[in-house]
Amino acid sequence: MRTKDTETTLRDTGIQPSAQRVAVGDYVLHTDEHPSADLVWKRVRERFPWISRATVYNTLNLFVEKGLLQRLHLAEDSVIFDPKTDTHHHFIDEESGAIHDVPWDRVQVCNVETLREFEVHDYQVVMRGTLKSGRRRSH
Amino acid sequence: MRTKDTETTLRDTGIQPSAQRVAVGDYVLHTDEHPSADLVWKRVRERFPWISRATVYNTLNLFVEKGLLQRLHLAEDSVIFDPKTDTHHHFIDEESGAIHDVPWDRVQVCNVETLREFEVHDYQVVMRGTLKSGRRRSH
DNA sequence: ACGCAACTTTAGACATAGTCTAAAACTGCG
DNA sequence: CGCAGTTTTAGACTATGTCTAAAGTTGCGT
Repeated sequence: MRTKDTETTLRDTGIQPSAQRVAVGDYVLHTDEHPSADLVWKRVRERFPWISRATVYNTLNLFVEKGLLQRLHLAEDSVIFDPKTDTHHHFIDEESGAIHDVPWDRVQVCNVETLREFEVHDYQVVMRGTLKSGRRRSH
Repeated sequence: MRTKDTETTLRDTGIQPSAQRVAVGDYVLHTDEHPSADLVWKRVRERFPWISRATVYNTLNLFVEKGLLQRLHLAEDSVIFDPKTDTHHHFIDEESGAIHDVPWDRVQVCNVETLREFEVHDYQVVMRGTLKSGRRRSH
């Protein structure tokens, strides 16, 4: 049961579960659609119509603070959220604006540790481009 | 003369120069402080106090469209602009939010070309962390 | 130099994303 | 039950950015 998982995750992270927080977590901790805050609000309202905007924002901020989510600043229009499971890179489709995950070991970054003046805590490669059309099958 | 340069740059890029556009260009095409749109407005008003907010936004958008600037979505609070000279990476100081340029050849990214499903037009490494304090000189 | 068309600038209205506030509603627990 | 602390809520507020319609410039043919 996804709801059970979420409730446990919240408790393990030191977040007191509430119906609203579990509803937000059920969606945002298991999605790969890289939602903005308002998309999270919309999705959660589908199953929990009376939840308020402020609660969704508060909850997302709490999840980020507790390390359950990453806040990403990649998109043209707004900040988006990404469940912080394993680290990965991002590819942004310049035509649609859609964001795709790129598995961590598909590209390698070298010499980050040689930067003398910076202590790097984390990093990612951000790529932009288009989806290859040559890979469509049939005709 | 910087003003002359900017005017020539605009003309060469197919942008009709105007006093306002040159004033914006004089600042934003030669800065490394990674300004937000409103910081550009503030800076330009120091020398050109009657320029309007809409003009600054219009001009920045025009410069991005024509390839003179990059729009970056790295910062916590807003979109920032970066003169598109040579490509480089970015390091974000988690304490101050300041953005530092990292020269292109200080780190290397491998296997970008092996991504079958994406046609990558450009990419950069985005790093987060803190400034190493051991390297401060004097105080 | 004149005058028109096209372009640029402007102030302010509008839109959107996000935060804050103060009151109401819940929760855990003695 | 009842209190203290936490959470939720609506709506006001702020900041960032776009749009609009009018006014101002510019380029250019005559």
